[in-house]
Amino acid sequence: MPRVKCPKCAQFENIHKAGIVRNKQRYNCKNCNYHFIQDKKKTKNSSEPGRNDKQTSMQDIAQAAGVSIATVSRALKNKSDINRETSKLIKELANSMNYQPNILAQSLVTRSTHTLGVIIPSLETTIFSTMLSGIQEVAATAGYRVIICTSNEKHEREVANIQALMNNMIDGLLICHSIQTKTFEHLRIHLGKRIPIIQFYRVAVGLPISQILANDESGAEVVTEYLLKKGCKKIAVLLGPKELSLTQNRLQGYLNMLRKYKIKFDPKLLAHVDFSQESVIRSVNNWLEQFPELDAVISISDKSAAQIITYLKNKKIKIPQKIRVVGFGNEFVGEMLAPKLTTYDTQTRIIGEEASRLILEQIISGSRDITTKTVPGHLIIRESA
Amino acid sequence: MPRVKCPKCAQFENIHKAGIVRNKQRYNCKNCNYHFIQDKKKTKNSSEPGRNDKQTSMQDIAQAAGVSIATVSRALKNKSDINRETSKLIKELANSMNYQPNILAQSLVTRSTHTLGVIIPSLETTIFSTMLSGIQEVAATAGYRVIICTSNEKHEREVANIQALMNNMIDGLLICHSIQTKTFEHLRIHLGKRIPIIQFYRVAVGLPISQILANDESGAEVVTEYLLKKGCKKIAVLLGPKELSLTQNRLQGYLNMLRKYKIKFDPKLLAHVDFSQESVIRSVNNWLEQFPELDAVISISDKSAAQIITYLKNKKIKIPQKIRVVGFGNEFVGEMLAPKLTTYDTQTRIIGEEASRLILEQIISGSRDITTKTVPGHLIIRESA
DNA sequence: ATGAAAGCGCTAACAA
DNA sequence: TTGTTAGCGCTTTCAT
Repeated sequence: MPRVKCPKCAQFENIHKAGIVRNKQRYNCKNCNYHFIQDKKKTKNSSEPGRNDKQTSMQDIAQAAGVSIATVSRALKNKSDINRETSKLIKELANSMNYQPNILAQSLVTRSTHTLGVIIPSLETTIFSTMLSGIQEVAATAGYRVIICTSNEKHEREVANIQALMNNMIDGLLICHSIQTKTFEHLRIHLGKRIPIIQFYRVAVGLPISQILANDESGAEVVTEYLLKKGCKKIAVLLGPKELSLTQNRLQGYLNMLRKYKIKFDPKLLAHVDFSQESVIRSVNNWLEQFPELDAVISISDKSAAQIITYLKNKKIKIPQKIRVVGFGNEFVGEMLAPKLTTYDTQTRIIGEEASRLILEQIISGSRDITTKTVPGHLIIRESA
Repeated sequence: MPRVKCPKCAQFENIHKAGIVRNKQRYNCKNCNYHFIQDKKKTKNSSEPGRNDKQTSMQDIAQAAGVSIATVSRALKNKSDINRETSKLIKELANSMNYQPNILAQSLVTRSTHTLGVIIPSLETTIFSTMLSGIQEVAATAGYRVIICTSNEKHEREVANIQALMNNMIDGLLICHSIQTKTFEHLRIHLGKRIPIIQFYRVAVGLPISQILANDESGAEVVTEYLLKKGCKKIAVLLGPKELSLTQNRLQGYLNMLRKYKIKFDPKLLAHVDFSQESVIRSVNNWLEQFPELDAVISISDKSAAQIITYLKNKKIKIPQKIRVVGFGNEFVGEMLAPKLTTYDTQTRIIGEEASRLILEQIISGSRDITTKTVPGHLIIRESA
């Protein structure tokens, strides 16, 4: 029982609720048939003075200003239909009371959180943090926050992250798939929804989702042709896992050029690695054993290229005289190596920026057109090739 | 006017609202004094079939199961006071209807978002992305999301980010200050609040905020002593901006060892840089001109150390024979250099992990004890010193 | 074991 | 120009 006492007959029993008026509960005492009201407002700011737990709300400002909450909302939102005086007073009050809007409440009503979600395999790989930086920069400029979740290259974490983010936390999702991810049901179920999704860098083919990509195929073509023109005959290629579209595309570019220059393709010159130093070194070693005449290596990343260069130098193999090495990504490390790394700059940062721009556009315009954009890169010639 | 028609007298005028019953608006027609009800429920799922805009809510499940929303909530939350059958039915229903809870609504009620906010100067600096990775990893394990905002080393962006995050979006804030940040009013105003704040790596001194720090002073001592024992006499130190506690601490460690080994301190051997390659090279050049007998450089980071090594090699200065170089941070690049970089491993990842752990503990336990934790590092001896 | 209802803090449609 | 009210989707008392 709510333990309400009738002010007339002073009874606790048979008191029934009878609607609410102005945030006050009306009661009806069945004993004496008396209707009365009792203020329901909790005693606010009742916590100890030590911790000012309670944020000031519009309610508080309204009370202080002697206006309604709606008026406060209007003032703070700079709506037109409000008295300039009132508005000024309210804003000053809000300021002095150190008012901060509750974004959750705002978002719940407006159905927009001004937050982008990004799912990325790792934060510790240079290209990913560079893309992220591009995403973040564009988003921040547009007044959007970014929630970042890492999948750590695990499929189940990617799935869990998507689930978690798609529950109204974000206005748009940017995703770069984990290596493990080979099925895309977890993405497909979100496709019809209000929240736009864009894939970048590593994408799933065949899904109706917009994509922002590096120019992998033509990048591989440029690199391969460059090496071919330098007279290389045996060009090995270090690739990522077979399933990645990126891997396929680079391979395609490589093959295109072999065909163009009428070089016979030898599948033994391909290696698929998992980005670990160990797998990189193992691949290089295999090549060295099988192909004494090996004269070039195209690496999947600058980091791997750095490992390759270090390894070859240990073996006293001259770079670029005996073997030319080319990387992908134009990471910082390339310039620090000796010899300095020749690399294909995939414009990683731009990829992030473009992805961010595209999703913001979709969020703001409401359009869900499916587009695929390829960010052009270029070869940076240094010393290693 | 709401344009409500009285079903009895078919009039539109003089219809007054008269309370709400079961989500239906009751009206009273003053013309014929007839009370009637009109369903207020919007026609749900009324959007075109192309886009299933509407997420299924508890309301929908309740309707489908023929129970109240409260019961659905109880079932999905695995509360005890619920029939096992009912619970099972509801859960199956929720599953088949592909229900996703609205986190905003949940958070609004429970006042907890299961999200950490992190403010960091940049994503493209190795140590920061490593710390972030540590934070993210611990947070994810505990079921927390991470919102990352970069200040880009700008004070005003740090301030704006803090404001934005502290508006109920997050349960805890981890902050690593921008270089520009020299006043801390923007932090202080949030100190009394419900949301705990922790500083890491770069911290403000004198504020009642918990801190997770690298062992900078003792790290600098270890490095300096190591060089001293190798016989170095002229040890230059590349430091960050003077204001950073980190800078002060490393300097202190350096001075401690000079005193211990009775070496006279020369302030010209210090340089404060802004992390740009240009400022690093300029400092090194200055030293080279002023101190022909220079025999060691302690660098602020491995990245700067890499730049120094590259520069010295260009100048045909032998490392470590003529000049020894030691870095800080144990970044990936150190192992790729020739000679390989000797560096003080500050255990950056652990710093992130510890910060994450501490704030999660404060969030969960509610305690706000102010602690300062220093993460121990160690010297990694390679070839450059 | 279940339902009714209040309310988290806000926006917006509508009424005055 | 301002106030009233409903409601966003959920949790949580209280009453049954």
